[in-house]
Amino acid sequence: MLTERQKMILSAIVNDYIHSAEPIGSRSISKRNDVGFSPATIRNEMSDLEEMGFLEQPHTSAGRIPSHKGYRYFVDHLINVSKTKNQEISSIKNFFKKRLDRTEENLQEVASILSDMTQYTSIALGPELFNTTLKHLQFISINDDTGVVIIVTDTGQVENKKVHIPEGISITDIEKCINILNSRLRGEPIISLKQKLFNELGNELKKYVSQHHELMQMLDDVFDTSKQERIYMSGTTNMLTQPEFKDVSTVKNILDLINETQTWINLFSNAPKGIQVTIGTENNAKQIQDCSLITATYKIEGHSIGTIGILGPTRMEYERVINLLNHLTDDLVKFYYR
Amino acid sequence: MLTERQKMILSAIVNDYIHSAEPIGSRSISKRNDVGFSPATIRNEMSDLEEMGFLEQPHTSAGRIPSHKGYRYFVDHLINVSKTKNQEISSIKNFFKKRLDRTEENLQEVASILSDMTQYTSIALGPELFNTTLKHLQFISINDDTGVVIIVTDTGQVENKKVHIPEGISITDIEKCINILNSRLRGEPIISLKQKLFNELGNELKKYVSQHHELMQMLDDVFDTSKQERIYMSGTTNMLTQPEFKDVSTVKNILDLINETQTWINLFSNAPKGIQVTIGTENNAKQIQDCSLITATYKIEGHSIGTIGILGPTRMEYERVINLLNHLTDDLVKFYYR
DNA sequence: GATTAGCACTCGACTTAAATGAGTGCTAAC
DNA sequence: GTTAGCACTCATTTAAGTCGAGTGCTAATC
Repeated sequence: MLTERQKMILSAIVNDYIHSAEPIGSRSISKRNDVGFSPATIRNEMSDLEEMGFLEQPHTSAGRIPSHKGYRYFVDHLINVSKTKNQEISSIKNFFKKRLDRTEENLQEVASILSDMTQYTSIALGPELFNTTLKHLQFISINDDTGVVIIVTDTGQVENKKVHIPEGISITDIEKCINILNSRLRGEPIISLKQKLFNELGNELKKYVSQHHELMQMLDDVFDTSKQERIYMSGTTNMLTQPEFKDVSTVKNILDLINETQTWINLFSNAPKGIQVTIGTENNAKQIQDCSLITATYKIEGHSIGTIGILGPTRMEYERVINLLNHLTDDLVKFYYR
Repeated sequence: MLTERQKMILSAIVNDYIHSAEPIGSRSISKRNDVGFSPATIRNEMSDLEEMGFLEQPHTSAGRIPSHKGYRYFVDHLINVSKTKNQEISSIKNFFKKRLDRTEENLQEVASILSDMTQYTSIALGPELFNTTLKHLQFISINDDTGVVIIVTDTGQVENKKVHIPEGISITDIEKCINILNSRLRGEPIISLKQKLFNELGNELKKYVSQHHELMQMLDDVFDTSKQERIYMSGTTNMLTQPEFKDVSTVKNILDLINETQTWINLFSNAPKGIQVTIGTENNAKQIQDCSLITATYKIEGHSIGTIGILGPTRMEYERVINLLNHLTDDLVKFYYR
């Protein structure tokens, strides 16, 4: 357990370091208005904090920087939740006033705003198909052997897939089948369409199409939801402005990871409801073990429908970002739910 | 006009510099198997080439590097078109054998392949709506005041837009109107839908809907094609591996430009049919005046339907990239046209 | 006249050494 | 318990010195 003074000193070091990215010395802490102790006293406390693992010294005779454990303590105990500046709140509110029409562009905008405000990298994972149901299914033929199957969900998401019509199946047959599926599958969760198709509806379709196998294969492909996740990113290059990432090859590793969609699907799939902070080596991916990731899920009626993430250096403005995400997910829910 | 020997030397310098990124000295040129002259002779020629503006010297006592003019001459006169390695051709062919189903993912794949093969940044601009016509138009209601309008083109592209149904208009009214538009506008170029709507069909819709003004406003929004361009990028971080971009702040400027969709719409809008090479300061955008951009348009029946670009340092493997793009656009056309 | 060998000269890149200064740890005094 | 004082540490900066790749010019050679 830390004394009040130790907490104060740890907090001061974290806050200073977050902005300066330079090791913090005892003298600069001592000079702060709210600190009434001499550098020597601070040094003693810093030494204790280091022994406890909250601080690190890059080398003898340098100041101290927070360790991952130090950041963790800071985030868990020293942060003032809901201290967002009015200005920032109103800039979020303004954004939602725009009432953009396309869900997709909307999330892209959310990501942009976040990366602009924070100067970190932001990632938004679209509302998951996971919790949506089928609203409408339709086939539209393009030419003799090609068509498009369109899937509309109850949240208004539209997925489409180009299909090649197998030889021997006529366009009207396909249309008939898709129409049947449309009426039978409406209201079903998107995620279970495939199962439903094979278990219950496969035989029924046999009546209408001779080349049953080919048709099912085509539909199998259409209902494959695994690749439908959509990821929106913004501020990926902001990493480059952080002094800790001035080494080009390090930053390339990070950027490559960031640009990989699968990364975010993996990282976000474990995100618990609400806000989570993952600091440094707490991250599974090696490339971002010098980074921290703050994720926030937004949900409607208890169903998580998407995730937003902010990736920055471990030296991150935790307090500000957490509060920002708190407000944003709040409004995002209102927006979708309206 | 350059002598044969000067051409040979310029070509050798460009080729060497492309791979080494270091100024090329007279001795290393002289040592090449195909060169039978001493360093002193090469030096004299190099001096002449510099005077003519084809070469530059970073500083006295350094070797020479090609100037933009030198690259331009190289690209215009010294390149052997259609010298692609068999291996590369077959890797392109293999890709197209996969016959991916979604046009969008397809182009993303093309971009990935290109950036993997070249280690530069590649950008693909999707088939432009510009040259497509309307295949199908549909309205699907999501709830009382929201719906989705789906636009399908003759190339199988699907665009969708979430709309808010204005107060006082019923869902059946909207459906009726969209159905009318569907039958009337089918076959029309996407780009002229808006004009057609306002000039010819507006009055007709008046018969069915009392709140004509609100409806038209909604449709105006739906048919706004200006924001529908889709850009696929790959290998954006490859820039970071190029020695000329080791300076983080320079590369950030470039990456920021690259990540801006509008950049590519602008750059590609001027791209002439076929392959075009833009070297260094020939680029309008300041941020990439140390880069070269090679664009290739692919077309069907004379209609340009998309553009592919490769962005790299001015020290770029022009010959290889040009040939690669030649083969690729060729196959891309066959693929779409099949 | 074209080519080449020889040589002095240039200049960035690298190496080494010294100076600087921010910051610590420890001890003794308050 | 707190603080002043002081010796010590060590990354960073600065300056000087060395190295070597490469040039330009001149005179000799083909």
